[in-house]
Amino acid sequence: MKSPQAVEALGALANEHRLAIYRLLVQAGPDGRPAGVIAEKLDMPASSLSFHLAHLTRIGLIEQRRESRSLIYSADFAVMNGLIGFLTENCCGGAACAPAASTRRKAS
Amino acid sequence: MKSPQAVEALGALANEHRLAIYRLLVQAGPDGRPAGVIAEKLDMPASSLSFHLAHLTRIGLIEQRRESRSLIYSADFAVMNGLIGFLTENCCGGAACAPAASTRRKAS
DNA sequence: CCCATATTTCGACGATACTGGAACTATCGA
DNA sequence: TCGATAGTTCCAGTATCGTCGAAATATGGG
Repeated sequence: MKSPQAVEALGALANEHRLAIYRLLVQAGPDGRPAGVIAEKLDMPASSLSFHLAHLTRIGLIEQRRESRSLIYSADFAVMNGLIGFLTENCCGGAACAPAASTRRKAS
Repeated sequence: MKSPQAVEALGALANEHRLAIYRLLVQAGPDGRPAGVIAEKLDMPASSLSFHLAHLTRIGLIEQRRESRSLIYSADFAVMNGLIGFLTENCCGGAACAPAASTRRKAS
């Protein structure tokens, strides 16, 4: 990932709501979640949510698919992958930074 | 690192100039660089630079020390460390994301 | 003390982002 | 085709961000 893309990805995640949306979709896995469920879980107006979903989608952090009347959103890890790589390679002091990035993950 | 802090750190880096500043300071290492040198290298007005340096400092990504007439800025890896940890643990799909962060290594 | 250097703070402006109601579009079931 | 459901797009208002010149502050030398 190049610097301008990293700025975009960072910007997309640098918002309370969008980060919450993204985390929710990461937890949801490949199945994703319909917009309505996200709106309910995060308690936000549909139009505001749609704005943030569009933002995340444009940057490539999430993707959209239609399933009957619902639009399902799911995390696409490629950009996050690139972002973490960018930060690790360009913004870390090598030994001073990398070791603590564990791969541990928690379930729901 | 908690979510609100992650949002702040992401926001601090989600800007072309601030990201450039941070990368420059990462390269500079513990010695850091005086504000004037950063301004020259990145070709930006002193007041604009100062604004961004203050932002990065407030978030904790960089730190400031005085050396005679110069204010030296240097990267502090603690927050970046925490941010990468946060992204890896909360925003990654485990196997789908972590492996490609190639420079990651174990503390063993 | 005065001047030069290094940098920050102030202030005002334009640009961009976020919000949420209302109107619109798409899909499905009867 | 009609109505209900799911979601987006539009719009306007507000808030926050970024910029940069000018003024202010801190430091050191003569």
